[in-house]
Amino acid sequence: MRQAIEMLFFAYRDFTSGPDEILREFGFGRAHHRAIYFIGRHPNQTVSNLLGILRITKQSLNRVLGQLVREGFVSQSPGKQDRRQRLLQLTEKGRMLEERLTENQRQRIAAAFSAVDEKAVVGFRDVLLGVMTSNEDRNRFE
Amino acid sequence: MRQAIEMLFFAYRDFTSGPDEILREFGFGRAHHRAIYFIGRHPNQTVSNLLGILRITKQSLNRVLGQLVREGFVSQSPGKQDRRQRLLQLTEKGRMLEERLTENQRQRIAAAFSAVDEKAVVGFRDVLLGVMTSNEDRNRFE
DNA sequence: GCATATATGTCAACATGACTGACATAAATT
DNA sequence: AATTTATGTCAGTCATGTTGACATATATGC
Repeated sequence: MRQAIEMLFFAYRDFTSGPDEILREFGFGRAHHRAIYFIGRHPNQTVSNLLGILRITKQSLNRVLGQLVREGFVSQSPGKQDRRQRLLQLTEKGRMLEERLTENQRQRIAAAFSAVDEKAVVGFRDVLLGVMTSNEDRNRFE
Repeated sequence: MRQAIEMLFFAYRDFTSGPDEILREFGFGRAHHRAIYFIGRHPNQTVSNLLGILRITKQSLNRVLGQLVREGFVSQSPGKQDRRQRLLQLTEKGRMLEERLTENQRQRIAAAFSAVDEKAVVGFRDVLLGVMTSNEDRNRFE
């Protein structure tokens, strides 16, 4: 059991180290990564929705989101039904950065998956689902 | 592949949330947790060794370590062969906190493991090992 | 149409935990 | 005796989280 606890620590640390290096080129941090990632993953989502995914305060998000918008990685457009909303999209520049970051992690995961069998991959997935607290989060994977 | 990336994010966030709450009672943060955990895991290790596990600077470690020593959670004793070393141990108070923190994570992992079969647990473990960058870290699990 | 609620943004202050760089001390090693 | 090593410390900076208060535009309910 302790092994599992430690493995999560070591694996997560390495899992984020590659993107961290790339982000430093742009003066960005891990918070920018998460925003870029989930905007790319769910284009045209609302700010509220992104806040719900990240579970941080709007003040925290706004700092990084503001930077990303000002520097041209993210664009905003008013919602069609509700014009208070500012739907979020990646710009071409943003998509390029997102692709670099995700590709780094994708390759790390791909390497790990290719060293094990199909059962192991499913097991990995199932255990991580069990570690999550909320069904809301688990339901994202269906 | 993207699912795996996201699952690591959600699972790790929830995995650390329980301890974070406990730590707040003491005015401590995640850095204190890691120090306490690895001191409990490897009693009488040197400061250098702990720095190697955590991969942070000695200045960063010293802030939390200093607090933990001053507040009586960690004690230090000079190395027997090399008296420059200050070997680290948890005090009784430190062990109690460590136990609370680890128990929280242990239960979370136990619940996740109990919902899957043995193959899944092994798969989880093998994939996480593959995600780690260094053999040095992988070798901790043997 | 007016009152209220909602989506979003902003200002300010603060805490945590990383970093770099420079310097200090004691003990071990050459 | 000189140098290296283990550890600690001071000082400054940065990223990212927090709380609390307030602002603006739009939607919604009566």
